[in-house]
Amino acid sequence: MKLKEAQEEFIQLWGNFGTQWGINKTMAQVHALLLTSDEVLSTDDVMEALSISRGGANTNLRELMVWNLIYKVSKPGDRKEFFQAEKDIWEVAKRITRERKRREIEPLMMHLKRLKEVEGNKTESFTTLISDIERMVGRLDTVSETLMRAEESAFFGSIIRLLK
Amino acid sequence: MKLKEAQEEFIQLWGNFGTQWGINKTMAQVHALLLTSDEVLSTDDVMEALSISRGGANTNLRELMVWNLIYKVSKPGDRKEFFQAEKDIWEVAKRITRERKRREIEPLMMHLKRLKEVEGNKTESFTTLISDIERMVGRLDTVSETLMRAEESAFFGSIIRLLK
DNA sequence: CATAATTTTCAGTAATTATTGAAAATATTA
DNA sequence: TAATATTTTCAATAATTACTGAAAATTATG
Repeated sequence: MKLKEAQEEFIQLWGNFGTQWGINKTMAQVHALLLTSDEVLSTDDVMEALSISRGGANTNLRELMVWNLIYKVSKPGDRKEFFQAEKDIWEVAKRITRERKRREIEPLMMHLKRLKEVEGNKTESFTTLISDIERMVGRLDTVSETLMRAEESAFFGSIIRLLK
Repeated sequence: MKLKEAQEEFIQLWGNFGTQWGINKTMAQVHALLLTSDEVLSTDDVMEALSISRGGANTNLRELMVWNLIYKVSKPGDRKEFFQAEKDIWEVAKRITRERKRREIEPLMMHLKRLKEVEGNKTESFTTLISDIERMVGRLDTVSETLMRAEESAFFGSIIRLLK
């Protein structure tokens, strides 16, 4: 397989994978494009490479910056802005985890807490369910945090080994 | 808060949460309804409770059975089929994990493996990236497996404690 | 086996979500 | 500051995804 082919296939693959996990397909593709590009890319480069509109390119690039997955870079002697992806895939995973936690997990936990305030004494099974869900979500959160931190540092290698 | 209110709020909450994780909203709501119902429910009960059509109720109930999250139950002296949810939330998490692995993670891993077969010698950074992604996905997979197994059994309590 | 009850399917439609492209806003240069 | 390049916004539109409801298929009953 040629490199170009492989890159294009990866972009499609990552886009489809994103879709299945509630991430906008184009955003995932833009991310994949930048991840697999050795050079920094301008908005026009992204438009051209993915055949998308200026508006789409701009919106998705800015959203990726909110997620801290890409950065703006300027080239001396060029007015345009260029973009570069964070290439350390563990850092990428950590930032996606962090952002989803902030946007989804935390609000979910708040809601669940409220739902336990149910009147009456016939409600045990309901509150137990909600508590169990709370515990599960909380634990998944803890685990992903721990994994990310552990991967980051060789000191925690032993924990990783435990999980194999 | 009254129990009925809380249940309805939970159904909405779970539906919205599902949407953000690439799970069909109605399917998540049907699941939430059954999770929070003490009695088994018929297709008509589901239609009524969620104000959805017969087709929608049927489709989503059957999909939930494919995921092994609900079961058919029959009542003696009644032609209708009734449905009941797996209530153990860890079992639920395990089955969702298993199904997503089968449907998404495994095909993704296959694709990534193929993508590493790139010609030429200028491609090191690309193949490194793909390998890193492979490793990451594989590890997240391992961790979730381990977590589920550990939760299942008190014998593994010490591993859980390590992750706190 | 005919009838009735129930479940399933799926073409058509509705609802949701994403994209375009051009105008407005902003930034840069001379 | 005017002219120009670049970025951003967002109403209109397109694409995708989900839902309805009635007909067809299946299953149970007498």
